[in-house]
Amino acid sequence: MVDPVVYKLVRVDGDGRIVPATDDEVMEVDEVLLEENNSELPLVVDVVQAEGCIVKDGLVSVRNNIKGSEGTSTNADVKVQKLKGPLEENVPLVSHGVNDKFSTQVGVEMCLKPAGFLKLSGPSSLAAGTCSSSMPDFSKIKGEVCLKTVPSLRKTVSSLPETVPLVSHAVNDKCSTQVGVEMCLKPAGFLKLSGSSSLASATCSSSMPDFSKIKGEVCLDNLSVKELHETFRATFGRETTVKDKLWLKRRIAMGLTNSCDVATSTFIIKDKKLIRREKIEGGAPCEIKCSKSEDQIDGIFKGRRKDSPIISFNKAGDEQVSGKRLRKSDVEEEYICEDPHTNEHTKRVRKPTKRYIEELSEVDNSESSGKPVPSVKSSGNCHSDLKPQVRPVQNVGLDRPAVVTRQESFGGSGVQVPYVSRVRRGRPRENFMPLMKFHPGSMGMDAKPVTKTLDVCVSQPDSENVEKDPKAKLAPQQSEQPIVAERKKEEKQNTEDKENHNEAKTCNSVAQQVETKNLDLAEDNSDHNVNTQSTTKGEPIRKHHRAWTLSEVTQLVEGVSRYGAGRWSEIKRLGFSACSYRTSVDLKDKWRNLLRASFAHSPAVRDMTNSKKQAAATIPAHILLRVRELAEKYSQVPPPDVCRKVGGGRGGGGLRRKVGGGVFGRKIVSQKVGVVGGGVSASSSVVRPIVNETRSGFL
DNA sequence: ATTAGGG
DNA sequence: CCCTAAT
Repeated sequence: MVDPVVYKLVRVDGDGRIVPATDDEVMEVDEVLLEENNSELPLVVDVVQAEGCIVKDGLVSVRNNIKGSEGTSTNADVKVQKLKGPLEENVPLVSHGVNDKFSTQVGVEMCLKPAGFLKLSGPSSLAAGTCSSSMPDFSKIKGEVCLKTVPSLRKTVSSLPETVPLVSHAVNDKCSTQVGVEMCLKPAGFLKLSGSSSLASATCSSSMPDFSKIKGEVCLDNLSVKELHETFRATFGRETTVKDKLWLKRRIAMGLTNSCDVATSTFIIKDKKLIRREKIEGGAPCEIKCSKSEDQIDGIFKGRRKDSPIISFNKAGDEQVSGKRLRKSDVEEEYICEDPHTNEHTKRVRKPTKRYIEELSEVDNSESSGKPVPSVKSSGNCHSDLKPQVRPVQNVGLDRPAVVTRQESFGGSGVQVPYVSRVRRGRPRENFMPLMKFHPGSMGMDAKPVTKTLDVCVSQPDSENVEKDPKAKLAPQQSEQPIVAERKKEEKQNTEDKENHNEAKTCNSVAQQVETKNLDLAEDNSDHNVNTQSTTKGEPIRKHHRAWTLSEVTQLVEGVSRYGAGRWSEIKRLGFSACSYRTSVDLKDKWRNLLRASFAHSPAVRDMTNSKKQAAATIPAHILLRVRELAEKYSQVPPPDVCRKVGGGRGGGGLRRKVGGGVFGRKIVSQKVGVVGGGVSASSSVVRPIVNETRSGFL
């Protein structure tokens, strides 16, 4: 096996010096890599000296004087797509990847986005000519205009920090004339160093963890930075240049314990064991067996080598001691596993949610207390299942709570997920009060649908557009029928409910609980823009739901086409300012659903779902088509579960449907707002999919 | 505060 | 639609 090469990012400064990349620059490259799925780091050098940006006949071109690493100049003329009429139809002026065209790997990353706008202010002729509409209109830019010569622009640009010439994000919002092109030249350039490059900054991590270097008893606290470096190397098999002692200590400690819970301790290493001593309590040191044995470490390293031979960014800031990053101490940062097979490179790797942790904790607690510790093999495999591997760290005796973690594999990195005390956070569940009210004594697990009374009392007027009775007068201000509600999601965890109840039993007095609940409810009453609709037939009631109208959908699609998928706040601000009930998150969610719908429209999927033309059908085909186009444009992929989710609520749409349990597209309130008393449920427990009553509107 | 994703 | 992690 060949030793992996660790690439470090450096930047070629104007004068040819090689400077270590800053954190931000690293991040940028990171992004670029992700976007382009490009394993090669192009050499991009400073392009600070843009000679000018020329707007001519709708063409924007940028001429840059690029200084190559050899000091020679290369002229790069980058031509960007022509801006065409209605923005919704044009292709975004996003042009990454100009780089590749340069054999010398010298290039400019250029990014013109229709989304943002260059702020033009002042009495410049350019500005004056472009103020009128909210849409870019290059026809008003007559002839050839060199932005460079526009005084106000110069002024604007010169006010920008540092050298970044035309990055206009910061400028946008204050702009009274939102017309223009957002232009973004990223001056940061990077060198890819490979092999035995003579450049000193390229380092090879050939060393392996070697605990033999940790002799005798070592107290991390007493070590100098240099010694800490040694220890670090012995622990991780690689160098670090971080000089922050605390960071080093924590890292080392984490490396040795494979645990993140090292914050408050003092460490002593003795015979490959880490002895942890709490500073404050000062009791006998509690010994933690070095839970991460050498071969385990080795395994991890091997795993990384195998899976991610390409790049290892030391995100944690080995180069910079930038506080922010240093504080990041999670182990996963140490071992970044990039799975080349995954298309998910655009997705964030998420840590498990608290809830997830809690739930697993529950499971683990109940079914395993002391199973043999599984190996950490998973660390090398990104696809290993997420099944938690219990791995108690023996830390007994003394009153100190044991630090118990379990090995998790997230995004391929072996992560220690600490068990958490399962105490409910946040406000109690909404259905708690009614439960307590009706059955203060025994809180049944089985929730029955609560009467409408609750919902009724909960509903309240909101400042803006709240419809009390959507059925009767649906969205007066919209004058449109809502699209089939695509909500299909289950109401929140029953488990949590149970949990709650259990807690309630063991916690405060019932009375107290009730009181609390009441308060909570009161709060709910006042601040929720709840769209409480009670159906005449006692049909499930959905709070916080407001069906999307076609015009809203159209608006959303429009917004996406204009500003791009992802600029939800932008879209919200500019397109949904009147709809206070649509948050940017809602837009995002809706878009996701539209994506599903549109993709489910594709022959393949539709065939697969063999289902009629439900749900998606409610949205006009041309809109779905548009959605698809946009999705493509923004290189969005269909959500993972296209076929499952699309099938609206109507009688047995998609593949979903686990009939037995009554799990239909959407969950019924009965499972959320519980009522007690077994009898009542007879009729109300009849689970049936909620069909959005009012969908006759179009199509 | 925004965004992405899972539920 | 809600929740929460990540940024």
